[in-house]
Amino acid sequence: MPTIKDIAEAVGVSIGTVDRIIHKRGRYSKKTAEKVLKVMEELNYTPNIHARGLKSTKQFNFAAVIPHGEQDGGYWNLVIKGINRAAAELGSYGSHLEILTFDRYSEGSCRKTLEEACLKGSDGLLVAPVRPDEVRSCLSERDIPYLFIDSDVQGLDDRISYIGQDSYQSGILSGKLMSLLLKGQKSPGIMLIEPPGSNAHIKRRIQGFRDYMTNMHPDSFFLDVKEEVDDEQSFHRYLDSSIKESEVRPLGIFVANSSVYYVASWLEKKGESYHGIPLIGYDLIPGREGYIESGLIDFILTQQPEEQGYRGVLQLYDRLVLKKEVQKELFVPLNIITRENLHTFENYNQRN
Amino acid sequence: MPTIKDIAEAVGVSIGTVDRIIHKRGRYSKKTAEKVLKVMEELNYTPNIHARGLKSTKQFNFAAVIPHGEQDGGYWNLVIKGINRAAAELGSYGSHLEILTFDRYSEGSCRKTLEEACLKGSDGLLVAPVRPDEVRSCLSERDIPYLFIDSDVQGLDDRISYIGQDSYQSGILSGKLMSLLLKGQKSPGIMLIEPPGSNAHIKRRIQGFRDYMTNMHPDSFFLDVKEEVDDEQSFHRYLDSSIKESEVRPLGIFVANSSVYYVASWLEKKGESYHGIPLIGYDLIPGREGYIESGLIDFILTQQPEEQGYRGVLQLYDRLVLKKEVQKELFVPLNIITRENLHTFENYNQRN
DNA sequence: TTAAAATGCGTTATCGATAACGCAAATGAT
DNA sequence: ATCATTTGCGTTATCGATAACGCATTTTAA
Repeated sequence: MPTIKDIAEAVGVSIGTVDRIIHKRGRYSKKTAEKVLKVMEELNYTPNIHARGLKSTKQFNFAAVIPHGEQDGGYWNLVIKGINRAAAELGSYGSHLEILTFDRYSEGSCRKTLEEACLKGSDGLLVAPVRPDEVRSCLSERDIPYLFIDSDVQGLDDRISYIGQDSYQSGILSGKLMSLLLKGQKSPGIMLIEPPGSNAHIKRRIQGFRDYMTNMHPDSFFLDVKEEVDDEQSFHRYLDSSIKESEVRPLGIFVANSSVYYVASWLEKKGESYHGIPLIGYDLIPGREGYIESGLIDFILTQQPEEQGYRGVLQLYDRLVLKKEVQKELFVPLNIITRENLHTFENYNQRN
Repeated sequence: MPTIKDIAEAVGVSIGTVDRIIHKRGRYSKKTAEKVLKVMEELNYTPNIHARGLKSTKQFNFAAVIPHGEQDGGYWNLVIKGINRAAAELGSYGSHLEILTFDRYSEGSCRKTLEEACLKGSDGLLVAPVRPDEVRSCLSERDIPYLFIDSDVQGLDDRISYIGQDSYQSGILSGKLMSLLLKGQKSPGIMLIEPPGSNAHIKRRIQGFRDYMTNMHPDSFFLDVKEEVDDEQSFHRYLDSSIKESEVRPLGIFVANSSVYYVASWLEKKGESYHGIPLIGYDLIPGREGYIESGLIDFILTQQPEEQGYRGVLQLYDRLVLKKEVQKELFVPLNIITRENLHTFENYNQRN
C-alpha cells in the first residue's frame, strides 16, 4: 500500500506538499499538483483510514430525526434499533449520532425537531419525512446534508440518498399472495383496510394490491374500510359495524400497515369460523409474533425498518466521513414472512 | 473516550505498564495489574481501533477454501462475490484475503487445497466443508483458526463459527408454499427431485418438505426421482423416462437444489399443459431469472450464498483482528423469492 | 531600487497503541 | 559482602495523515 510518503518521494517533494494538493488547501503550484496527481493515480494511492481516523480531531455530529419510537405500533423503535446498530458498528470514532424524535401526528413537531437538530450544528441528518411539507420548508433553506428513509420528498433532490421500499410493488406482491391463499375461489370479497394516518406510501400499497387483484381476479370486489382511529378497541368496533353494514363475510383481508395485528385480534375474538380467513399485512412488531405463529396472519411483508435505519447511517457515514459516492436511491428487498420462516428473521443481524 | 494515557495517569503509572498489562505481556506486578484493570473497567476503556490498526504491522492472511466458482451452477461464484464484498469493505488494512478453490467432485482436491492454504501461513480459514471427511482429517491436526459456511462438520466444534441455513426448516417452508400452490387439490402427486451429488443438507430439505406434506396432505403421494447426472440434456431425458414409468402427470414438483432450472426448461419444452405445474426450488442463479419472471418457477428459496460469504469474512475479521466474541452459529434468514419480488433482491447489498 | 506582499514548499508535532530497550531496585547465589 | 539475575516500570520511536508554522524565493508596488 503506497503512503503519502511514497508519493512525495516519487515526485521529489515533501509530504506537506502532497497533503496540500490532495486537499486543495494552502499554497502549491499547478505544475507540482499535476505531477503529484499523476503519481497518485499510477501508484493507486488510497488514504489510510486508520491514520486519518486517528489524526482527525473532527467530531462528526449526525442526527436522526424520526417519529417517536412507540408510534405506529412501535415501528420506529425498529428503525432506532437499526440506527443504533450501525452507530455501534462504526464505533464512536470521529462520529457521534443523536436520535431526535417527534410526534408525527401533531403539527409543527417535526419542524421544531428538525430545527433543533440544525441548531445543534449537525453535520448530517437522517430524516424520516413523514411530514413532507414541514421537512421541505425547513431543509430547503439550510445547507446541511441530509438523507431520507421510509419515504422520499419531491423537490429536495439534492439529498444524499433515499432509502425505502417500492410500495406499489409490495402491494402487487401482497396481491399475489392473497391470490394464492384464496385457492381459486370465485368472486372473492376482499376487505381492504386503509389504516389511520394513511399516507402516499400506504395508498400506493393499496393501489398495487387492487391492481393485481382486479387483473387476476376480475370478479373480485372490494370492501374498502378506512379506519380513522389508531386504537385496538375502537378498531374492533369499527370492523364489526363495517361487516354488519356490508352483510358479507370477507373471503380475504388485506391491511396496508401494521394495523393487521388489530385485525388479527379481532378475528380471534370472532371465533373459529373467522380463523381461516386469509389475512395479509405489514411489519413485524415485537411481541405480536404470536398471530403469525398461530396462523391467524398468513403473510407479513416488511419494510425492513431496521435495515433502513442501518443503511441510512452507513450511507451518511460513507458519504460525509469517508467522502465516498453513495447510491442516490436504495430499495430494500421485499421479504415475505410467514409462520414457517418467521424465526429465521429474528435476531439475525447483530454483528456480535 | 478514555485513552491508554488516561488510564496510566489515573493509576499513576506509565502507558508502557498499562499496555503490558492489557496484553499480559512482559513484566508487571500483580498489584499494579489489579489497579489498572479496575480503572479500565471504571472508565470503560476501549482501545482505539484506528491507533491499533495504524500501528500494527501485522498482516493478517486469511484464506477462503471453497469449491470452484462455476460448480453447482455458479453457486460458488455468489459466495465469492460476498467474500469479495466483505474484503473490500474492510479495506485492505491489516488483512489480506485469498480465495482458493477446489473441485468438489474429485477426491483429494479439497484436502490438497486446504493443505496449501495452511502452508501459506494463513492466520484463519473460511471453509465450505462440502467434503467433511477431508476437512476433518486436515484441520483436526493443525491449529489454524477456521470457520465454516454452507454446512457444519461434526467433531470440529472448536471452529470459530458456522454460518448456514436451517435446511430442514427450509424444506418445511417449501412444503407450505407447495401446499398453497396446490389450491386444495386432493391426492396431489408430488414429484420430489433429489438432485445429483445430494448431501446431508439436501436430504434434510427433502425431509422437511416431505414431513410438511404428509402432515398437511395425508393423501398426497410422492414420486421420488433421484437424478445422477448434472447436465441439462440428460436431466431432461431422465425426467421423461421417470414420467413415463410412473404414468402420472405430477401436480407439483419440488427440486431440492438449483437443478430446478433444468426442470423449468424441461417443463417449457413439454408445452402448455405442463406450464401450470407448481414448481419450487432453490437458489438464484444469474442468467436464469427468466424462469421465475415467466412464472414457470413459482418460488425459489435461497441459501443466500452471498450473505454467507460476506458474513463469514466479517466474522473471521471480528474474531481474529478485532478479537471480539462472535456467535458460534448463525442461520441466515429464509427468503422467499417469486416473480413479484425477484427484482428487489437484485443489486441490493453492495455498499457503494 | 527597495520594502512589502505573495507564493511555493519543507519541517514538525500530533492523534493512540504498540513494543523494543534499558535503567533502577530488589532478590538471589556464592 | 559482592556480583549476577530477576523484576517492575518508564522512555521512546513508530505507524500515516494532518495542519499549523515559518523560511526562502519570487512577484508586486511605490
